[in-house]
Amino acid sequence: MSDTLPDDTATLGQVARIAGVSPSTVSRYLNGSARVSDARRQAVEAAIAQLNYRPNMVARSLASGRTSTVGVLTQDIASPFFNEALRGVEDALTEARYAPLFVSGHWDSSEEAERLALLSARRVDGVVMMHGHIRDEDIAPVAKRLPIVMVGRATTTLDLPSITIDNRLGAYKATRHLIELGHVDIAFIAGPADHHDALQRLLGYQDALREAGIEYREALVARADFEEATGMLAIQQLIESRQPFTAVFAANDQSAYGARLALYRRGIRVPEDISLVGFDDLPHSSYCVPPLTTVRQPAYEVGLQAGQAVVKLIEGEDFSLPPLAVELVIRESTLPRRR
Amino acid sequence: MSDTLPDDTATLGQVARIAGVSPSTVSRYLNGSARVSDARRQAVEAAIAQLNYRPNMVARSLASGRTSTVGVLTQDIASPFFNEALRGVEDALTEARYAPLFVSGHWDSSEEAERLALLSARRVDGVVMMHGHIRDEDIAPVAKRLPIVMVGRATTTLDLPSITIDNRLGAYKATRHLIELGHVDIAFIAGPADHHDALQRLLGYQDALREAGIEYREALVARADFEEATGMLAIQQLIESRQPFTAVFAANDQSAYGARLALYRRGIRVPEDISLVGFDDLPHSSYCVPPLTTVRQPAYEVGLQAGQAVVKLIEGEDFSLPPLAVELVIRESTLPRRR
DNA sequence: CTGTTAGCGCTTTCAA
DNA sequence: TTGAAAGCGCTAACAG
Repeated sequence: MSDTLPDDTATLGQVARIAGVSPSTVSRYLNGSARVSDARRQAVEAAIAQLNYRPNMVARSLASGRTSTVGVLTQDIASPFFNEALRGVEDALTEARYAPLFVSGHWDSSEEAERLALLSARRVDGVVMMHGHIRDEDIAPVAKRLPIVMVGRATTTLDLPSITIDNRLGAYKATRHLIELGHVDIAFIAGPADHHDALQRLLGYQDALREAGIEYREALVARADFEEATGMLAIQQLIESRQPFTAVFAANDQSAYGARLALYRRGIRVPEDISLVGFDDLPHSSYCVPPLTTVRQPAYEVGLQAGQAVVKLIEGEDFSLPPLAVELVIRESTLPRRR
Repeated sequence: MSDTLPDDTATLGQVARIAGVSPSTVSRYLNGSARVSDARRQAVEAAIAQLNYRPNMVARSLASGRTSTVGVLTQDIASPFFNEALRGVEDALTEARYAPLFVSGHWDSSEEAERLALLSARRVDGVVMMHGHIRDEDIAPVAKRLPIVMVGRATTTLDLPSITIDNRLGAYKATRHLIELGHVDIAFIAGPADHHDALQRLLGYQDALREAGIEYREALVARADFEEATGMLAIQQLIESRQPFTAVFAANDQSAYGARLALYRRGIRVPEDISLVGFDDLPHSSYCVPPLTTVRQPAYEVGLQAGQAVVKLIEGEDFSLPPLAVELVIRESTLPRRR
């Protein structure tokens, strides 16, 4: 027992030799791809234990043509929004014994295309695209070779499976909530003009106004880009427009945070003076001051579904899912309009 | 020109044949591992373009023994704290043409060990361990085979390179700031007892008190676990202890957020009634209400350095780095003590 | 500078 | 059930 600890660098061939069987048998035992007699199975198990053997995934991939790896193309690996979703993807993949290869496109469509090519060169078995800007033409060649699941965006020319939530309905619910509280002059902090979700949320806002017979006014809409800084700017712009308003619906939580701060700086109280609603229900939103009323989108669930979807597709099963439900979470940033 | 678009599934051998050269020449051209004559280079380039060829990374890895992949073992891929750091790691690796393989250990040392084994089986060229709990014995066999860089924790028995920040000094600065504002009864919301950084921060807090001749009192220390919920609980506990205090230093920003909300709920104003300081300077901290005074730790930089470090180690270079500097960021959650 | 020759460690027919 | 043999697509000596 004086030998050194065996590092896990043994090969399948060595296991076979020690077990006195052929490499194929070891392989079959490992993959369960065929029955192995009890006697040999035990011999193989013993040899594996003795050598502390772990299969080399690279070799396995080359031989089998499968890497058990899924590429996950995201906009920004560090955004609070993508986080929850990524966690869902990771859980789904780990569960199915796949490993996620995360890469970020940094909101740039050509960088995204390049990253996708990289994933393809690494021979991932499938791809999850989170909120991509990449053009359909750049996806097409890859989509021919492997399953791609889109999240938060549908392709127009390609017809790839996608996981979506009902953004429009969510925005409708948020606006509706404000209207029910008696608010009429409801400002909207919009998201990026070219962002699918952002557009849907604007439509939902308009739906609710229309339904309530409230006129839609451009002057009450300010554009932000889903981040805090521009949320602050949006408030400034809204105030400068001199259109009075008693409530603000921000197209995502991050811009709501920015709005909240801008209001605070001007000594405008939330919710006493202005009611504020966000969208996403980021983990932080329950800990804001005051805790933010917002539309909960099941980010983790979205990721989980996406992960499970690619796996299904990779393994030849079929898959489809209706848009995931969203839900209004009423916390402390909204109050009835004061008369 | 009526042929179908070639999908990128061509092999190096095909390129060689079309270019009329040997596979080795193509390989050499691709890797720049030796000079190739102009004539052949052009032929190869033409063939590559024609076939839309991209090297198969899996085959390359098997043949070369290198995967150009670095494993990144983190506690929680979805924590706002790790995010910035992960972004740094990603940037460093991408720059050096490596790809990160992120896996999370979920704060569980045996799960971490398993994940590390998985990375090893996937033959990553190196590993970055972010704030791991994994035991030295579980790291050892892997550390023998490949470079491992530790972040936010040093190994005792293994002597692996690590990237650290001066937590103790940071905590000292934070506490010192409060003392300079005239505060004497300064509560501390500590982090997990077994967390290296948390301990250092407690020490820094004590350093500053001692230096100012202020007695350290257990009753002013409440334990949290670096998350909002327990930060709230900590405030409750502090208040119930009936020890008056006029300032709170929380061992990280997330627990400070929780503290802030707990104070708000009790109608205690920040900073007028109680001054609050955090630690980390998460991206959100500049958008809190009020914006949080905190100790900035260069999370992105930490990640970047860690990424660059593994790459250096992988490529045989040496590496070492002193603890990264931390800096007090004074915002609006602190005020002089009222008399 | 270039081609030939062996593999890298595993999977997968094909026969037995 | 099992083994032999032939690769997966690329790199890396070794000659020339």
